[in-house]
Amino acid sequence: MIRMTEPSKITSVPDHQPAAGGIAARARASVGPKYLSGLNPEQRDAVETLDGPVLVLAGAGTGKTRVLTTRIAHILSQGRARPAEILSVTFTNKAAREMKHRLGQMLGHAVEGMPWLGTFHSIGGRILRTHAELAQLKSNFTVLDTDDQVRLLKQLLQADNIDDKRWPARMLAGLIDGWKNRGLTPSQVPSGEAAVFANGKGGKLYASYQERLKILNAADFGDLLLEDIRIFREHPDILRQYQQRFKFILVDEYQDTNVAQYLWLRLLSQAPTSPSFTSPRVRGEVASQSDAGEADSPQTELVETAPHPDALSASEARRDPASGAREQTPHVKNICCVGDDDQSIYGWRGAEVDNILRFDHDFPGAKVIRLERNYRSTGHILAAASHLIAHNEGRLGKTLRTEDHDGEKVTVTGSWDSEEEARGIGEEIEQIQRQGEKLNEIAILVRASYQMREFEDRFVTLGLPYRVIGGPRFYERAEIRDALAYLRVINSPADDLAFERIVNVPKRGLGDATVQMLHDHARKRRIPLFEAARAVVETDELKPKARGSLRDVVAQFDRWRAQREVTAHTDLAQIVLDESGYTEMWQKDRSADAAGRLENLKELVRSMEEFENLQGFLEHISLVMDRDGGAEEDAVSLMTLHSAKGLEFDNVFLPGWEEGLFPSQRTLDEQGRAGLEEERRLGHVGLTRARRRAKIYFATNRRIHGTWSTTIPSRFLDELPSANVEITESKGGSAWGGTGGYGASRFDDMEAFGSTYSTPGWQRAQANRNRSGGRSGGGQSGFEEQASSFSSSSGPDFGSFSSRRRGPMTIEGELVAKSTGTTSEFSLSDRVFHQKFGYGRVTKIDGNKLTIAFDKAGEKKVVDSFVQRA
DNA sequence: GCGGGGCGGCCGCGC
DNA sequence: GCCGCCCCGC
Repeated sequence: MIRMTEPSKITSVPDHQPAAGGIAARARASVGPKYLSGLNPEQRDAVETLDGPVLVLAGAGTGKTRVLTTRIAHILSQGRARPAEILSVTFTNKAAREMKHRLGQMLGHAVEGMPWLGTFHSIGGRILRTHAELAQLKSNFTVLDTDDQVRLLKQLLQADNIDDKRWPARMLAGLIDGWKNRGLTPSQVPSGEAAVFANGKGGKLYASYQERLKILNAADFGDLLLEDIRIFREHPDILRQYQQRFKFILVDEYQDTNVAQYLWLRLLSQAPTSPSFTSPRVRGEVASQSDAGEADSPQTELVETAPHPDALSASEARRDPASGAREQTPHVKNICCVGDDDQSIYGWRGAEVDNILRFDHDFPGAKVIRLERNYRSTGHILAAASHLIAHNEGRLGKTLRTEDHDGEKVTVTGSWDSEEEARGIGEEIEQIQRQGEKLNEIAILVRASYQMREFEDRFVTLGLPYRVIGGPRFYERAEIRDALAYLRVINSPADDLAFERIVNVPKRGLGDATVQMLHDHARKRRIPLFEAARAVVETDELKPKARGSLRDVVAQFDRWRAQREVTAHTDLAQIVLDESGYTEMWQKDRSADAAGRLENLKELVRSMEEFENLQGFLEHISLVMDRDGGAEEDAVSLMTLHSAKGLEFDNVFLPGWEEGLFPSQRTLDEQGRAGLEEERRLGHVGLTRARRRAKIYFATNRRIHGTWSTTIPSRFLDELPSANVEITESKGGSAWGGTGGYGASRFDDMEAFGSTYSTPGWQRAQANRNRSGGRSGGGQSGFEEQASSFSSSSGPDFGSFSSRRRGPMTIEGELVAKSTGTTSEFSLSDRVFHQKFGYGRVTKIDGNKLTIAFDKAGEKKVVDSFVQRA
């Protein structure tokens, strides 16, 4: 546990550029510069404590980003460092952009001068490019994403005759990622762990994967940090150079750091004047002899072969190399980490909550500052969130408080099934909208992405604008990856993965057989696939058709490479996309998303303008391209709890609080108590996104992977403080038909719901309850019947639709009113196109409401403004 | 070599 | 329920 420690004394001001003495002096006074004036005492402390390690425990909504940016502004205005001497790392591009933006506002000008503000990976990659040759790479190396990684591993598995059904490449990719997250190179992976894959071949495969990466002149995301760490350890002179450069280090979301990131930070945060720290984490004594400046490789051998007979747990992997340094005097320089252990939700991808829990052990003399004053949520919401998270044991403990009024209580609403849940939420949203609130201030946060479908369907029917946050990121889309692959082959002929990806896209009659042949050829001669292709077209090994096709491809690339010298890179990209037939391929495609893909390609070409040349663009694309920002129009946001971190909304809807879904059964199975605590933190994150209204839902029946099952309310519901929570009835007509299984819950109390209901669904629920288990069987069919009556296309059913519910009359009335006033411009059996569902035919018209039989998506009700004539 | 249909598997998703 | 993969027929 971290205890509060005395602030470290301000030692010596680093001897660089002369500060404006006046400003510095003024800062000492209690008034201070203007940018400090709006801060509360704790925030101000976090900003002004510049020397020594500082951990800022910043609860949700306590002004974390503000502290970080103000701290940078403070460092700059105090003349303690120049912009290029501040290392400031975040996890996401979004967070980095946000900081740049706010800093720009604060300083009143753009922040070109903050070259080391970025994500761990972009900065790690930048360092690696500078010293690429020390990692057997060229500085123009390609950054592979997960997809490339898996394809490469698949090839390795095939080469080794390993059945990739039994031992999927994806699994191996996960293992390797995990090892890299823990800072382990192939030789450092504990043999017990390496053996779990493919009967002991895991470690060897990791090693040969690394070799292949070097040949392809490529690095994966993990390498961007791991290779840095290796270079730092093997070349103390290089490390020292960075230590001297970075006078201040700032880290955002410290609770999400993994072991590799921790090691990377530790190395950089050692004071440069203390050579014994240059390689402290190289296991102990061996390293300390190395600092005389004589390098390096001999002792790294020793270092890397540290024998660990058994599985090294993640925390051991971290603690062990760290321990040497911990014993020593803290010549750690000015590092400030900001985080919230209660918002650590990325354990599954290698984050070590332990990093933040042990901060003061890792950085002796650390000052810990807690930000507990919340500026976001009302009293009831904050109380509910705090109460929930208090059930976790492994936490540093913070008490969030607000001076805001209590506001509305958090509501908990049970529904009969997930469709009713979606209907109810839809209605509440329309009600909120009628009160004049913006849809932009409404979010639905789900645990699993499959929950989104029902909301989307519902919103489409209602004509309620929504946007899905998350989903595949921009550069992960197939069309973007294809386009990039073309550019990668132009830029780096050795990039076999890229070549293989597009050699037959669009279709050119170069299938598996041809590619296999090229592979054989390339391996024999130890040349890249592209060069193999060039050689093969000169022989008659291929059938004439394939041979001609391949010759064309090679010639095209030669031409493009020549053009590269004389053509702007954006023009070149356009030329490549057009001449390769790639654009045409999508133009001919009639599927619903083809238009969007063409739009994405345009956007890709546009985005290239920001970069000087093709090389610069490719270096950054996989590290800095975000999903497209999306339109600014007013719309409800739909996203997972994970992607909601860092966002806030006036109104937050939290559906699906059921055992198995939330907390997720799989997390509980795989990670036990730690998993449960992480799920609970996820709940805490969800609740604290809300400013004024937080509404929780659970359904008794839910369709998961296509089959209905009965569920019980989440244990988290019982952990909410009753004083701050109101149990309400579902607007959609509600029933709770489960018969326990999760012990005594106040949500087992039937009186809380349903007593006023007489809907068929409710009656069925009653019947169901009296049956043992209440699981599927008769209940299921009854409930399908109910469900189908809602989505049925027969008859003008909006009237009956609403009459069976309590609240919705007005809503339907409004829709009907709207529809009688306007005659639809569509006619029966018109061919139409819908952004989401693709092409279809109108089968029924009811005012502005159309029923459309979609070619792929089946029959749907849609408001006519959402479709266009095909 | 290509495209269609059948079958198994499926949380979260940063860089 | 949907997607991705594999096998098969053309």
